[in-house]
Amino acid sequence: MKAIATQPNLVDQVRDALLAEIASGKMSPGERIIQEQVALALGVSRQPVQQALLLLRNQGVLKDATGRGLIVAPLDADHVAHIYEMRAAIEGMACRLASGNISDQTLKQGLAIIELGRKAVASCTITKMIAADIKFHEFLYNLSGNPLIGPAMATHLTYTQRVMGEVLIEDQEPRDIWDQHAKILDAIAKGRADLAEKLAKEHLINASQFMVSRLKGS
Amino acid sequence: MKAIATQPNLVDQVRDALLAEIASGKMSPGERIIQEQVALALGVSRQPVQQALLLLRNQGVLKDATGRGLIVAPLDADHVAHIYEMRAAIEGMACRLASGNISDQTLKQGLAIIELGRKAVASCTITKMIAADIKFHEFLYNLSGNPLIGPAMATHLTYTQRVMGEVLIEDQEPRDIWDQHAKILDAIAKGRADLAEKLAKEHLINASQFMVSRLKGS
DNA sequence: CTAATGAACTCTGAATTCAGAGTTCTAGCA
DNA sequence: TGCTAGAACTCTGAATTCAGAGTTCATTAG
Repeated sequence: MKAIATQPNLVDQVRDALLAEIASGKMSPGERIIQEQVALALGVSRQPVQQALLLLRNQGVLKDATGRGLIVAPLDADHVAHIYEMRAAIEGMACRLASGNISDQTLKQGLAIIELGRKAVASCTITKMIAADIKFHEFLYNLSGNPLIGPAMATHLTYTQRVMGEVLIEDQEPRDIWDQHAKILDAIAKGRADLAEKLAKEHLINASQFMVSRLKGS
Repeated sequence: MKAIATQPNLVDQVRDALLAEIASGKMSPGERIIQEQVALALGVSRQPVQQALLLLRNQGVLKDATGRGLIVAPLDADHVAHIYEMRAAIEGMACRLASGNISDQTLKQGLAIIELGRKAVASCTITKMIAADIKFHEFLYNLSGNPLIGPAMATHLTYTQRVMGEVLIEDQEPRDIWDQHAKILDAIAKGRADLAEKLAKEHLINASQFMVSRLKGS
């Protein structure tokens, strides 16, 4: 037996709440984080808050500010470039691994995500666009069959999410990345490993250049 | 001003102490971890111990054991294969990036590490062999110029360290991996990016097959 | 009016305490 | 002898408390 909605512990809840605040831009880079305020706001004691902050600091979402605790880590163009560099390597590998062993079932899932993304673009809802994008890339991680990829990339996806929020919000005509996504999925479905890897890498290098130029421009 | 030996906080000290115990094999996979025992042994309260355990659990070094807290994560052949898969992708990229922009100074450092490794092999000191190997790969990460690689791989290197300890200890004639390392460094120094990437990937695929076969054999 | 000193306050890291969930052991019954 | 109910114990997650480091503000001397 067992089961029955074993609720996640407070630490996780606090971490998720903070991540949501930060990723959605309600807390801006450089803003100070005070344990007691967070604890008060969420109705818990400082203990789980402290642990959640420790995790977020280790993930690079928060940063030590000597003498004044923690602050929200600033968005740094170089950092973003490095993230995309890693993602290009990892996701290239993921697509290569995924090629060939994809079932009709999962292919449908992928197509559904692409559909979702296109709708989000059509409706100009930034939050949904970001969510769909993240979803597609996590989908690729799963396809690869290597369970380490997801966790390793989680941090970077969170950061990417923040950057996308910051960048897209001042963007009138969002680029349509979903054609690229569709092509990648197609290559995977057809078992063309080399092509899938190449497309994925190109896609991410593209995205990197876009994000970095916007970030430096502002 | 500032400085004057600002000692690391207890959480980090506890984490390092536990990692050392686990990596050196003093704590074997499956062994239970009890907060109070650790706290007592290290002479601190349970609070920093709990936080350190949280970090190690998130890194996959420890594992939840429902109803009985945490245990040391078992060494799993599939897991090892996945780690090397990721390392091949990441280190391949690192070597590609490193190619060309390496100073005489750093080249010397690299050669020194190789020298160190060869001495360790000659003296059959497993601990030193592992340490030198890890050192060489971290050296490659630094060379790449992407500061995210080190942290992202840290977990996996720790795990690799454990596996190497387990595998090499029952090994009479250790393979000499340092020729491979030397060739990789040479390719980097000569700016032959493609070659460096290829060699690095081959090196890791090799290592993976070796480790996995040994692990499954035992 | 400016700079320096010191007191009060704020915030964090760590210890201690508390409550609840789960496990194990024992005693009683079939 | 084997199984079950229940009590005692163990361990964890969370709250509360304590001590110390750092910052800010006010007062005083130059």
